[in-house]
Amino acid sequence: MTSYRTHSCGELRASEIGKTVKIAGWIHRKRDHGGVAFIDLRDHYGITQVVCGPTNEYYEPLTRLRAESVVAITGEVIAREAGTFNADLASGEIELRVISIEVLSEVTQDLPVPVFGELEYPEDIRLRYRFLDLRRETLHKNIILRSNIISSLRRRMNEAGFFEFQTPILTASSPEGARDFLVPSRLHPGQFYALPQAPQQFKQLIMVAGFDRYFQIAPCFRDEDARADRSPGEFYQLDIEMSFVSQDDVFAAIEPVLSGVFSEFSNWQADAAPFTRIKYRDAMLKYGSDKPDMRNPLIISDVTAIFAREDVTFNAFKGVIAKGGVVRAIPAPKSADKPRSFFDKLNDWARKEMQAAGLGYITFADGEAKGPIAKFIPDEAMARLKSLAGVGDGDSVFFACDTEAGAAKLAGQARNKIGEELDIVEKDVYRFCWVVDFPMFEWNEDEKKVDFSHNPFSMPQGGMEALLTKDPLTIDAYQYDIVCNGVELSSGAIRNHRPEIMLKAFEIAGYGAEVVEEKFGGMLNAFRFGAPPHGGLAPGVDRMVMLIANTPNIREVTMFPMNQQAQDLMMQAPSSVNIKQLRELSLRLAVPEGK
RNA sequence: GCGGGCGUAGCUCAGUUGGUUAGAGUGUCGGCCUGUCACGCCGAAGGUCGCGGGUUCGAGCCCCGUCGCUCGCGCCA
Repeated sequence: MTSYRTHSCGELRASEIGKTVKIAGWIHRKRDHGGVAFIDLRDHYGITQVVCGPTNEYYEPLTRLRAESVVAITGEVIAREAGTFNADLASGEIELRVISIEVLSEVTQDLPVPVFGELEYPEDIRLRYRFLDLRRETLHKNIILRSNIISSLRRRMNEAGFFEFQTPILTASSPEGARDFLVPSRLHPGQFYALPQAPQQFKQLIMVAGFDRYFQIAPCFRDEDARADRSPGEFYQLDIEMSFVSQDDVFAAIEPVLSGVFSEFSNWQADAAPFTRIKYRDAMLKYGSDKPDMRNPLIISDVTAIFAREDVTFNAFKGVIAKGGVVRAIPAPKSADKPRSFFDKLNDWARKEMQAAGLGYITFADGEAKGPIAKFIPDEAMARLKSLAGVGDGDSVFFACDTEAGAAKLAGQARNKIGEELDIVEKDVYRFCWVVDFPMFEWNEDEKKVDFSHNPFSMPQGGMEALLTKDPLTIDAYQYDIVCNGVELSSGAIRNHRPEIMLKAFEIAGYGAEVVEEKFGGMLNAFRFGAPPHGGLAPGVDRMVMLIANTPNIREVTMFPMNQQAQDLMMQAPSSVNIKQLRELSLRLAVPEGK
């Protein structure tokens, strides 16, 4: 109870009938019948109907107020007449008869975004007037959901023995990874801080410092272009690191947290621990992606050997195979009776959106193989193909033929597309999987050199011996991703805590010891004074909330998002600064003409 | 940086093959209305058809350019 209210707008029930109470909130909707007026008063907690008769001295001022004006209303809780209950409102059995009103904030202009009704609105207007948009039910609920999810994550991590620590926001630029946001230093002219892309080195140093188990709802900053599921600039990770652990220990620690939080906040069924594990190379072959959607039952297979046979004469594929390409088969169960347009549509999609040569196919019906390329494959080879691809009578099969990477990508996207078209993707479930054994290095075709394929701080499997004796491109890392419904939630790794192994790994990627010492000297040095083996991961909080709220757009789960051009339309960021501010920072602008 | 989609009243949208004065719903304003809960009824105001250029007797519609928003590609260890 405060001087503004005795109850919230979601609180009053039949048990309060007869009492005089005071509520405060926004005018959600007015229904003025001339003789009697109804006002729906809304606050965070709910809506209560206020009723005012024509003889009441507040009738005129109350009905004159526009929607979204803020008022406090003192009144008597009265029972609604039988038959006038509103089952959609928690307070629908009662209403408040006005005794007096107090206008706290009056709206005098047209509303740029109406709160009532949740009409679709242009996003730039919603962003400019985000405070109004946030009053609307769906967005309001999403933000509360996000808050509750974060509370639950904190509770679960605390209960599992993790400590939450803050790490610096102003830190040093790091050479690898995404583009940094830079902050000019006043005290050190010409030098810059960078906002952290992730607290990667700090969390490893926390392990070196002996705190054993760390987590943080960590803000991360990367100056890269936006996507529907990626805010420009900033996002949050559930950042986790643990000491004296192997990969399995990390999985065992995080699985119940993810499974638990998804189960807690969604009616969908979430996989329980332990989650499926898939080797990176198998994921690329069987699902055509390093973030496979396990709700989709389709499995891709390699059928290069079939099309390479001498008795198979489909030369379009043979030519690609001769140049080192592969053929991948995507089954389409029970689709043989689909109209020609089903197959044409997928082929058009492959050509247009995937910029592929096409998506060949064969259908199997009544013991016969049909389709544009069926006639190039004799019976015995066809039987072998059907068994490899896992298709039979009544099914069809699509083919992606390209370089290994190109075919995997096309087949993976086709798998998604075909799964959707045939409506065989599981609904209302969260399917988690770990993708493990990522390669430590990869071949950089542009620069003709070996590169780190992911995180250079990951421990190579086999340790120093592997680095010394194996072809670098065959070495796997203790590097893993957690994927949910085809969405990559997080990367993680068992870290390389041995300076000599790290220097060797960097040497293979073409970086001399002096470069490593210069760029990562702080951490490298720390590892020379006793570092525990450690590892962790960092699932994206925004992505988790999106999955649980079941929205494809990250701005629907972000309180104050920027638009795709990385502008905050409400706060007008970014903005120009004055010359004095620039001078203090020893900066002079060199904006290209026309910008 | 590149490609797709969209842009008509404050908002959501319709607008036929290029043809008279660009429409509807909603919101706003005015009037009526004592049981609504998307209240109802009557009336009014509200338009640089994103912007610029072109084709044409005539352009919301066709063409070129440009801007804005959005989705994707590149990018995101």
